[in-house]
Amino acid sequence: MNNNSDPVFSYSSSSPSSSAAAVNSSYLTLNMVNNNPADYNNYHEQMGLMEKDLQKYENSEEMVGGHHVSPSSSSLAHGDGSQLIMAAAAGKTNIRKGEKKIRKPKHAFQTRSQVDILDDGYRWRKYGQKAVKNNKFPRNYYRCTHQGCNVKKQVQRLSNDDGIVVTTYEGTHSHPIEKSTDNFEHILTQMQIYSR
DNA sequence: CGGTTTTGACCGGCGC
DNA sequence: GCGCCGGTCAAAACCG
Repeated sequence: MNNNSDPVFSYSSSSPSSSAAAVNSSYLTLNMVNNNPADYNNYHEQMGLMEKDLQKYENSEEMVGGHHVSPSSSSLAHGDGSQLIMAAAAGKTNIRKGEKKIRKPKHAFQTRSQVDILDDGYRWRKYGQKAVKNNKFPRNYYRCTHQGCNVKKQVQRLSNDDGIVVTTYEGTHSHPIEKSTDNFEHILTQMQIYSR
């Protein structure tokens, strides 16, 4: 089977100018609705965190599992999208980025779904899978296949409640969605079905 | 055949 | 300095 994509993200604080962006927003809203809006209120925005802090934060899955609250934790750290970084060179060359403290914005939210094959219209390529501590389910790492698009995402589900899928997005898509809204609606239906 | 998944190795950061 | 840990690479397998 193919797990190509997942729920969409789009945390664009800027107003959507393209229709694609609009779709994104809608989708996000969808997710919110699908989850508990109340939960979404817990959405945190942390500014000025260091990378490691981000990791810690992101790592606090137990927090999510423990308190059934704080579903989506977001670490917004003065994003500048300066993650040009690697990608450029396919080789394992040691590229000095110069910046040591790069903070990348991460946006996490959880979705109640039995399938992690939710399609958000973007093309993803899986590049890794790691076992998560205190969790029987592995964490999957995906990257947007669009050239020049460095958006990454992780998907993992809670060992407690395997009905919950936590997705963490990192980066911004600088290109429109490839697939038609047709598909989008299809997914919409899917999510609605599963959320019942 | 080309793109994607799989999967173990590898790497850098951090704590001890 | 060493080992753990989260994240990534990359080669081979896999699939439509």
